[in-house]
Amino acid sequence: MARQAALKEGRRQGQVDAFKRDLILKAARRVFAREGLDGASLRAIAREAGYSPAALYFHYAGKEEIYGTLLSQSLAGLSEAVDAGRDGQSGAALAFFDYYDGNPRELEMGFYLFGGLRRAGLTKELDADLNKLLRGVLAIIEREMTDGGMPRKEAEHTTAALFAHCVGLLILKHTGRMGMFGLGARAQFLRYLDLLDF
Amino acid sequence: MARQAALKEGRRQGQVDAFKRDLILKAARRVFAREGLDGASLRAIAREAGYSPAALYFHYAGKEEIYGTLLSQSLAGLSEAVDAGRDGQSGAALAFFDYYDGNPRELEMGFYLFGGLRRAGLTKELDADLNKLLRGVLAIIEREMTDGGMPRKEAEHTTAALFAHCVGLLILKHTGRMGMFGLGARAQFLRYLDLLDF
Amino acid sequence: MARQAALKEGRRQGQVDAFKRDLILKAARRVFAREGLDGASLRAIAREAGYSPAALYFHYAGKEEIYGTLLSQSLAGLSEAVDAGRDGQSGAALAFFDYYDGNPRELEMGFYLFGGLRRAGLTKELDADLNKLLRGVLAIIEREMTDGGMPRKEAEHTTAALFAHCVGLLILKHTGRMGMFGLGARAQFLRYLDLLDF
Amino acid sequence: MARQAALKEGRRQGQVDAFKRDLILKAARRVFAREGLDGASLRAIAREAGYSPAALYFHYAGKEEIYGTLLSQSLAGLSEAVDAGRDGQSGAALAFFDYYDGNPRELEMGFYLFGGLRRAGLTKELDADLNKLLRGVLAIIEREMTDGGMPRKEAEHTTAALFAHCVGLLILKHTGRMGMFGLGARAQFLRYLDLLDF
DNA sequence: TATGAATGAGTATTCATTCAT
DNA sequence: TATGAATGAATACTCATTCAT
Repeated sequence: MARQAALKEGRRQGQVDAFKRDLILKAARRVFAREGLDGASLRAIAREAGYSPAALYFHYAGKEEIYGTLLSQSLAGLSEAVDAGRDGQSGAALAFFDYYDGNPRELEMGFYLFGGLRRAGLTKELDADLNKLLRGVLAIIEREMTDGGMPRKEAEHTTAALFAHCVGLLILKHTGRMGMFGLGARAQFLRYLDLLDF
Repeated sequence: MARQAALKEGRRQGQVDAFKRDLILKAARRVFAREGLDGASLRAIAREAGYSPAALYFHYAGKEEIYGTLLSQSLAGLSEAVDAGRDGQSGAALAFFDYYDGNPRELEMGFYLFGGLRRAGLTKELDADLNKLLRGVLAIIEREMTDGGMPRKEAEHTTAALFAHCVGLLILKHTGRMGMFGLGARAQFLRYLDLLDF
Repeated sequence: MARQAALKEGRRQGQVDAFKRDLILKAARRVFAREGLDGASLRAIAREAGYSPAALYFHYAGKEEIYGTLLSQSLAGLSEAVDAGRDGQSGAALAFFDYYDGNPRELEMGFYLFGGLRRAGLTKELDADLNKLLRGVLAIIEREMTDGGMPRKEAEHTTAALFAHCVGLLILKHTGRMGMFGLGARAQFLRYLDLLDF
Repeated sequence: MARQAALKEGRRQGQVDAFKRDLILKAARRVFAREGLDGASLRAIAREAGYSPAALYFHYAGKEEIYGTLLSQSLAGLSEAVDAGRDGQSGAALAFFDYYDGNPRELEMGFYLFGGLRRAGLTKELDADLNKLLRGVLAIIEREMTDGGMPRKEAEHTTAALFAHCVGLLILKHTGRMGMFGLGARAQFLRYLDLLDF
């Protein structure tokens, strides 16, 4: 019984720990949303979370781990949304668009951390993890295409094109350049899907 | 006569000044190309230009103004390239793609400074300037389309779509995510142009 | 009877306590050997011992006490080695040299903790203890000399000189400055013993 | 004439710069003397010099350069003292002893920075420089010996021994362990010189 | 026009230690 | 007895900017 109590204790402990990790993560997300990537320093995240900077090191190995976790959560959210879109009426592709349209900071974060244009700083390991997550999401869209009768190879290429198109539109929109044209980003995306006959 | 001399002096002075501004700008471009946005500190630019950091303040109001001017130069370069593309064989749209494909740092810079996802720091004035420049570039592409018989409205939308597609593909490529798919970014872009029957 | 049990309990407790103190000390020694003085943080020692940092405070008053205890153990080891040297063929003096030659980290530790050049942080009490231990070691060497017929006063001085010479050579060696000269540290030490006709 | 003024200006500038570098160095020396090596942080040195930490970077490339300069100054002082000793009555060897006896912190600093027992952190280049300086000092002592008729090889070994002996005695003294024996460090050193018949 | 000098605020991370549990 | 959590102070170093000269 004592052992059971200890186990319970351990489980509670674990839950408390997870809860705090999540508190920090939420704070980080707020800072990201408010100040962008450059403002999301460890100090700022700690301040937002009501912690001293040193305290974060108890819950995360460092800044990178916070960033990485944030991004992996984001990709998980995306995956869920795309899944739901596939089973629902909007379709996977449009769900993909809508997710990032509603969470533009997550798109920004993704680009930063995925590392190309701005150098990453992520561990190879975490980078590979994230890659796998993204690949999973795209696989859903690809399957939607092959299910619709599209040859595998073509579906692969089209997924890439879709991804690119979507990302480009969102960047234009959230960069304030979409007004230049007489159509909104979402309308443009639908137009593109139409063009693909998809 | 004294006044004439002063004028001449003034004109010469103005030329010298413009020359120096340009020197600094060229140095900035080299630093950007070499070290990316994060490495392009005012100090680094000054060092590259052979100036002390303080000296740059005689020629530019600050870091952001240098960035902004750099971007406007970049857009001018883009404009030239697209112009040449229209008159040449590749076409304006592909020239657009190729320009940024060859100068990914300038694309990065554009996203940074166009603000939106990340806060600008640009003056309204400079922002408007940049907007006009970009619009000019896109107008060339748009005209190419209307020249080809496309209705104006449709051409406008298609230009936006083309821009978005292009940007998306380049980001994927320079972020290292293009390898996921079985086709390169340029091939994808050509495929897209094909789809547009353009 | 209850009292006896308590005593027993106390004694057992004491043994367990001593055992744990020793575990920690051994861990500390490993860390010292591996990472040197700067790397031997309390955290590192705790990690090596499989404890949390906080736990060490039940067994030691703090970092300095661990250091001090470590040094006193080191002196005990030295004493043993010198004893063995006296009874063996190498002689006490050479055994002294060889001990520190083989455990240079302990020499470093000694200098650190003996304070002087660098502020101590040791309690007077512990400092006195360490002094006594060192004195004991040197007494062995001194006796070796008087046993060999040297007058007491001279033996005392010669012991000091020997100690100094030994320490100096080892520092030169482990500082990488011995290569400057055409002879190794140990050869130099033998040469010195020869000079002393000892 | 204007050029001459500029030159003068330059020279004055240079002098002011050198003066400030020296101010910082003196502050560093005071901190070293008061707080030992571990306390001699860049912040502490800056505070002592009346500067903000950032200001030091204008005069020195970093902490290491300050340390290195300090040590090289120390070796220069030593060299001078040994030179004077050779020409005076005390002799080079005793002058060596006396220098460090009077400036024990410099001995400590030397050991730290020469890097063995505690890892250095100096650049290879500076390390080589310092090595050369030390070698120069020892060469003086060695020449004193060969001038006295000692064969070169023997003089080389004896210089090393002398160095070691001296260092050992000083460490014992400034570590407070010399009182153990009935003779002071200097007397011991003289005794050693006597033994060497030197 | 240019510079040397300087600053205050910022960066991520580590440390010994404390304390409630 | 042990731990998880937390802290305040420290580390070296970089940044954009200012100002007297």
